[in-house]
Amino acid sequence: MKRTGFAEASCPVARALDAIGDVWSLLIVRDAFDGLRRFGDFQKNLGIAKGMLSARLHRLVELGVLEPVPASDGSAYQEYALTKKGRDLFPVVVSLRQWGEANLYARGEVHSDLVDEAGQPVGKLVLPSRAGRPLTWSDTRVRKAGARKR
Amino acid sequence: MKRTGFAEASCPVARALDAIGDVWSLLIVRDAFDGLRRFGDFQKNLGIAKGMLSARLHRLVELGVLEPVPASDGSAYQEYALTKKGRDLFPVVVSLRQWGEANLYARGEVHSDLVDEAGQPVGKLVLPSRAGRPLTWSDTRVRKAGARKR
DNA sequence: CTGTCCAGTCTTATTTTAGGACCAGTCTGA
DNA sequence: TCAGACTGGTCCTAAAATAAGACTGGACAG
Repeated sequence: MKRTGFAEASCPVARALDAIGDVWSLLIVRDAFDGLRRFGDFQKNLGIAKGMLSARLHRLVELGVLEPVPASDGSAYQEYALTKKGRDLFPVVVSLRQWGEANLYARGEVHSDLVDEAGQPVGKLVLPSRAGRPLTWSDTRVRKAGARKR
Repeated sequence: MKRTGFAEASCPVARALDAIGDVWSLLIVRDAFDGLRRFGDFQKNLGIAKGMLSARLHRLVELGVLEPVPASDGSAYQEYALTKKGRDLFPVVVSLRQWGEANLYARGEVHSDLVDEAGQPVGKLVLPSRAGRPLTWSDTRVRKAGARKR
C-alpha cells in the first residue's frame, strides 16, 4: 500500500509541506519569482539533475503552482509561469529568506537582499491580529479542527 | 567527496532550505510551537520513525533551533525547547499554514486555525516596505550579492 | 543539410527514509 | 523490591528518492 503522506492532514502546515516541502520545489519557486521561466534556465541556475527538474516542474504544474505557457520570445519552446497559487507562496519564500538572513550568516558575510522598487531593503514580515496589532508566537495558539490526524 | 549542499550559498533562501528545508524538521518545529517538548510526544504525534526523529532532533539541536533542557516535571528525562533561533521560524510556519489554508483545502473542508489570545483568527502576514506600505511580490526584487553561487 | 541548442527521458549508482527489532536506564505500584 | 511498563534512544534491512550522466528527437541558424 502506498504511503499517504500528509495530503489529507487537517493541519494546513502539514499539507503545505506535503505539497511543496522539499528543497528543489521551493528553490524553483524562488527562481520563478526572480523571473526565470525556462527549463534550461532553472537547470543552469540550480545545478539540479535534469530528471529531478523535469519531475519537479511537472509536479508543480500538476499542483497548480506553475503553468506551462508558450515562450514569450515567439520561439516554439515552452515556459513555466507562476500562477496565482504560486505567487501566493511569496510570503513563504520571504520568511525563509528573512530567517536565513538573521540566523545563518556570520557577521560581515554578504548575501543577496530583497529590496523594493526604490531599492530600499524591505521590512520584516508582520502577523497582524484582526484588530491590526502585531502578533508573535507567544500571542497565538492553534485551534484544532474536529479531526484526529494532524 | 561529500556533496556540499547549499550551506554556503549567498542566497539566504537556499541556506535556510539547506538547514530546515525538509518536511520532518518543520513539522517538529510546528509541534514545538504547539507546546510539544518530549521525544515520545513528537514521535506519537507525527508517526515518525524513531531513528528519523532522533536524527532530526539532534540536527535541530546542532543547528541551534532546539535546545535540550531538563524535564519540566522533575523526572530524569529530557525535553527539547525552542531557542530564539527556533522561535524566529514562526513566520515560516505561519506562512506555510496560510498558503495551505488558502490553496489546499476544498470548500467546506475543515482545518485547524491559528487564533490570538482572544480566540480571534489572525490576519494575513504582511511584508511592509521600510516606509510601512504593504508590499507584494511584484513590488520587490532580489539584489544579488557579489558572489557567483546562489 | 548540418551542427548546435533545447527540453526532456532513461539508466545506474548512491543516499535517504521508513519501519521495526532491540536495548539500557527510569519509574510505578503491588 | 522488584516485575513490568515507559522513555529515549541505536541498529538493521528494505524500499524509495536523488544525483549524475548518457541518450533522444524536435527546433533553429547558417
